[in-house]
Amino acid sequence: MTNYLPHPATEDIELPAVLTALGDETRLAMIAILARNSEKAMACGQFLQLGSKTALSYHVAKLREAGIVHVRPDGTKRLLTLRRDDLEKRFPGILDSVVASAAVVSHPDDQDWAATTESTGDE
Amino acid sequence: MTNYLPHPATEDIELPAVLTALGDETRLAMIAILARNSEKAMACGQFLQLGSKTALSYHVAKLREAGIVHVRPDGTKRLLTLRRDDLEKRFPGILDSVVASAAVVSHPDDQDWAATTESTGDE
DNA sequence: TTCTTAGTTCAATGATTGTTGAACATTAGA
DNA sequence: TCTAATGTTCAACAATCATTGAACTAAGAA
Repeated sequence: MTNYLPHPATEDIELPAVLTALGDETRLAMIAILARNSEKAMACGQFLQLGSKTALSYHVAKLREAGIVHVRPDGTKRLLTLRRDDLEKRFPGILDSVVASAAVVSHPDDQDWAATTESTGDE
Repeated sequence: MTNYLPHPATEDIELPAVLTALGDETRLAMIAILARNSEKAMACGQFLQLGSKTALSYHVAKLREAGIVHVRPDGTKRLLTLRRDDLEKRFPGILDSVVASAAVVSHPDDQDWAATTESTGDE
């Protein structure tokens, strides 16, 4: 786990990048799950039903680079949080409306998460 | 101008397709212009500052297939309208929030359209 | 130290994207 | 009819995408 994990500053978050990042079924399912477990940090491993370790690593990077999630190392894990406030400041209403719609059109495997998943162990 | 111009039914509009379609700078600029000239049909030619004829034809097809615009033949032209109501029914709030944000982060060449462009000649 | 957990990096791969230019089709007008 | 205006289709192309498996790194536990 080499590097620095760069995140764009709020004012550098770009709309096309955000929309493109959200325009993928796997990533949309991820942010829907993150939004549901609002403000609770989740590790990448919690999303393994959505793809392989490698694929998830790729998608998490995409979401991070687009400014949609914050990623914080915690031991061997990576804890993810939605950048709700930053996105709301930069592009008001978008995240909420996307999440609301994504919840309806959710991923096949994306069901009752808070129940089926053990505690994240975050702060 | 050969074919039938298929549009998805409102209930068949898919969120990833919409977000992906909007996640392109050219297409984002197009819907920003369409939104600004609200409910006035615009021909593809009105967007030539954003790209070549061929490129626009491609982007219009993307927007149409995603369910974002309606395309109607009118003589040798194609008149575009935003599918505001359909999108609002299917994914409430998304189009408005995207358009509002896109207006701020607009395309370099996307300025005072209603002024610089002659009448569309629509119905 | 050794083993396990959790995630990253890399190269390869096939699919999709957005652009171009040339040729074509369709409609309208002279 | 001939011509202009407005888009479409096609093949080509470089670039990016999403996925895979193998190898690797780092942190924590035994």
